[in-house]
Amino acid sequence: MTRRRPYGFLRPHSRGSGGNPRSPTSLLRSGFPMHRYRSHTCGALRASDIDQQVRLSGWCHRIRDHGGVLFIDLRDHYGMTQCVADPDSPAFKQLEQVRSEWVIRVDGKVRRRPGGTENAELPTGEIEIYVTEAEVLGPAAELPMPVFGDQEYPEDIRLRYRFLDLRRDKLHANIMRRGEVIDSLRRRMKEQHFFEFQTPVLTASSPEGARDFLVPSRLHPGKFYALPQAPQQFKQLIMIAGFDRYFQIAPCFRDEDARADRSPGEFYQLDIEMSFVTQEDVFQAVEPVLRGVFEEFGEGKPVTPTFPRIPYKEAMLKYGSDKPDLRNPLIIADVSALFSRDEVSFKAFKSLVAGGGVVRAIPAPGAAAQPRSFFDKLNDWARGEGAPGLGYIVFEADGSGLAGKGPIAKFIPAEVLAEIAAAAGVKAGDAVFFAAGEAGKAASLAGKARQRVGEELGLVDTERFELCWITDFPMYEWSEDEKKIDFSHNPFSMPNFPLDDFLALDAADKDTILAINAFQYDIVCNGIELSSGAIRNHRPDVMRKAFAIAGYGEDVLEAKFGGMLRALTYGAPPHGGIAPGVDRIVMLLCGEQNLREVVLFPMNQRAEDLLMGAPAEVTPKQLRELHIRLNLPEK
RNA sequence: GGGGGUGUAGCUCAGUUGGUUAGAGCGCCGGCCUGUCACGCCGGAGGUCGCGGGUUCGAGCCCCGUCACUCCCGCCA
Repeated sequence: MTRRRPYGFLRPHSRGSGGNPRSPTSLLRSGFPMHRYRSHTCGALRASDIDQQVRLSGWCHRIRDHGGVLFIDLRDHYGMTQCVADPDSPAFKQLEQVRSEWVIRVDGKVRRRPGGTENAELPTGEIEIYVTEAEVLGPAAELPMPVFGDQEYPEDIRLRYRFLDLRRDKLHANIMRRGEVIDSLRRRMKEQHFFEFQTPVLTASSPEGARDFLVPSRLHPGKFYALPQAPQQFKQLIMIAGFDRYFQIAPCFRDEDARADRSPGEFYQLDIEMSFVTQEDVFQAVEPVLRGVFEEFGEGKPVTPTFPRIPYKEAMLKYGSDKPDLRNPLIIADVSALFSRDEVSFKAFKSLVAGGGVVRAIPAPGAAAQPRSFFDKLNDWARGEGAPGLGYIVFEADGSGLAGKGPIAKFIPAEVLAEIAAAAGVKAGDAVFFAAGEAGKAASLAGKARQRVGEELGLVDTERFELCWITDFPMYEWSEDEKKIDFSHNPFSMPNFPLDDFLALDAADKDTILAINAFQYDIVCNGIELSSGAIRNHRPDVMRKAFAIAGYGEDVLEAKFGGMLRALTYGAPPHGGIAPGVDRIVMLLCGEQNLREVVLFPMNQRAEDLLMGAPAEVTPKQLRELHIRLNLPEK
């Protein structure tokens, strides 16, 4: 069994001891009286300090009482020092009463540990403090969860006692790393002459996008502020105001349901905007910043040297997702045409293709060696995803050619089998799964199957960061709900289309409109969407047209985005930007699966803060002042 | 709003086909212990088996409902 490496969070701070201004090692000043609480931190003392009279304060991490000799591992932010007392010490009786997580102050002399009892795991492991005086600064009640060790605890207890959880090694280290990542992001942005701005937190509700958090106005009965979903309009206004290069570690608020990689309520973005730029300029500015932090904090894991640029359509075809995990080597192939051949008699796919559907092939290298249950399990999974199933063919060597096995292979002649294998890039000993249906659904199912097959077959190298750009997102999409053309992303994005032609478009020209791309792009890392950005639409005439195409009249535009539109009419520079998600970057760099592991005081999945007790009822007086009467749902 | 998973001591978990008094490890309390660092040894306290209802001679276990946590779908310009 490998022993846990203790107190990893101390390491960055014990580097170059004394040189790091955030890591005070000695608070002892010759000629001055002893400090009230400590002369050194718990990570400071070394063999060179032997025989010094010192004072330490900290938490009792582990206590080992041998009756005649008592050890206390005293812990603070900087490290841990073994304190020892025996019956000869005047502090012995008092220290015997001390319990886990009590905060105490000890005085004593630094001494070398007896030969053979040094602890190589601790930077302070050569020495110990022989305690001659002690003071209890903060006793602790019995703990709902211990601080030492790395046992897992239920989420609600961890959140209710977040201050204890934050004392623990892993979380403490994650939060420190988060701060260091943010420092690094700031430094990298400033080196590129970006300037940090603050934008309002109380602002106006934005009609599109996510649900807003609302704040009632006392001075204006019946009116509400909204917390910004992102400083989108403000950063554009900053460009229009002539400031040229903006960034901000910006809090964003969206009242939407949580996911493991999506905090409920609030999160942070590295919000960026630049003037007089093309899409290429944004890429050149942002890519080195992200690559830089991944290299700096990625603990040596390889980072994509140049982010590949994958058009949205290609990503949907080859990876079945607009956030592909490129650590997975599998590439999806379109085999629709092969199934419409006369000699193929597999009716289920044939009729699908005839009806405008598609068939996508997911390669499964080496899967022929898998037991039948491997295929059944994937089939069951696909049914769980709402698909009719996941057809497959297993390829085996047959003389110089290939033979197909599996439920659907007999409907497909050998020469078509060979073409399927070639399209999917598989050989004897491999298999191919099929996702079939309407193009969008088949692509999405194929994407999920690609991910599953890759994981099941152990093809995903988790020890690397694979980043890419996804470009050329469609400007519009067909809304099946409303039976109309609607924006598919940010309505402020510039269409990638000759502007004169765009202005001349007829709203009825559906096919042309749906084929228009926007200057809209994402950054994806290991299958997680890290950023979204765009070149903005800075032309009021193009903006009016863009909204008109989506069925929004001038009155709507004026009412919802009047300020923005007005700003564009008084000399707006071409501009664009992007907004990488800080929490997700830190999550990836800490190797965590959940955002709560990298946020100091997160809310639970139901958007409650169990420590502070939010949300909470307010007093009738507060409601009266806000002109609010509750209309609660019936139980 | 919907679907899946989980719920047994402070914590992590076991609990056989429905059958006597529900167990273990850690933690806590007491005792012993002079070189530990996940100290060790002995003893002890601690349980509304999430909650409510049902089936049964008998329910931690089966059924229905409900609550909590979590993951996912919807949602997330």
